[in-house]
Amino acid sequence: MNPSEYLSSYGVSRTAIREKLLSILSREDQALSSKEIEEKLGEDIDRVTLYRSIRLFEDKNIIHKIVIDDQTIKYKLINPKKGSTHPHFHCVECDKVLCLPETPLPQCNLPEGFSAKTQNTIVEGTCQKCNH
Amino acid sequence: MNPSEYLSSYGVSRTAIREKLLSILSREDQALSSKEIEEKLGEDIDRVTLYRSIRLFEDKNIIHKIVIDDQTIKYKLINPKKGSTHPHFHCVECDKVLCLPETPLPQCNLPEGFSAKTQNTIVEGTCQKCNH
DNA sequence: TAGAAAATGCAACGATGTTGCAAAATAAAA
DNA sequence: TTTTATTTTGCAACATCGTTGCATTTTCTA
Repeated sequence: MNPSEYLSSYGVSRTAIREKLLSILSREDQALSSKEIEEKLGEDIDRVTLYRSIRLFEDKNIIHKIVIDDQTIKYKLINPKKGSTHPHFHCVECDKVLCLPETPLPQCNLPEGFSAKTQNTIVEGTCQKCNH
Repeated sequence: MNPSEYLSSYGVSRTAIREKLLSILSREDQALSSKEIEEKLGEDIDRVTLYRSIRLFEDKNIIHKIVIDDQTIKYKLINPKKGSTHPHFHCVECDKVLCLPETPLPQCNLPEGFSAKTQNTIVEGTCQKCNH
């Protein structure tokens, strides 16, 4: 499916910036920060518009936000077949953030009276490449 | 153990602000944001000093930082007997953040070549009180 | 293709946290 | 205890990240 069709299938109108953003994200297997996206977009892009586009993509479930810590927030295109309810891996060496879609979310036992809706799991460690 | 002894046992010198901070945190079973701490400290405290004290406590392993999302970062006194390697619970109704020290951290299966050092798990849901 | 609706880009703002530095408080030594 | 050295504090200024208001431009719809 081409970018325009992809966007309209999510109810998002086609604009130059949104197609560029989609294109950048779809080329990556790793999650990107807004700063990294900004750098890939180059000079000719307004920061405000980028933030608005990212938020729109989030709201429309085109991407999901992965919060590693207060300094590290990354975005990843959602694979419609796999969703976004899986753990994420953060390499402390190269700072890559990857989805672990094949790993089921481990279950936690909650105290009496508590109920869980979603769960967020970040595994911190070193990736294949950084382990040589 | 009194506050002064507690601080010096962690190699932190005793000052008025640090004792107040320790006192506030030790009264809470829930984790507090820097804003919430600021409010409890009252008028007579400099923001900069508070941030520096929080960072110092983190560095000395007196407290740990729990990152829920980019807007919600909370701090909790570390119970030396229980450490800080357990899941956390975030109530989406009342916004409380609690430790789940009795719940072991669930294990994730990583792809070949990856190795895990630590893991961060936040369970999002509703707490006992908010479930009536 | 014309008009309505939505998106963009700019300037200004806001929240959160940091740095440099002089004054004050604490700890160590005499 | 008093003196001296080291830390900590509080202020002003700054940095980063993200948001809002609004006029202009672009996209969508009929």
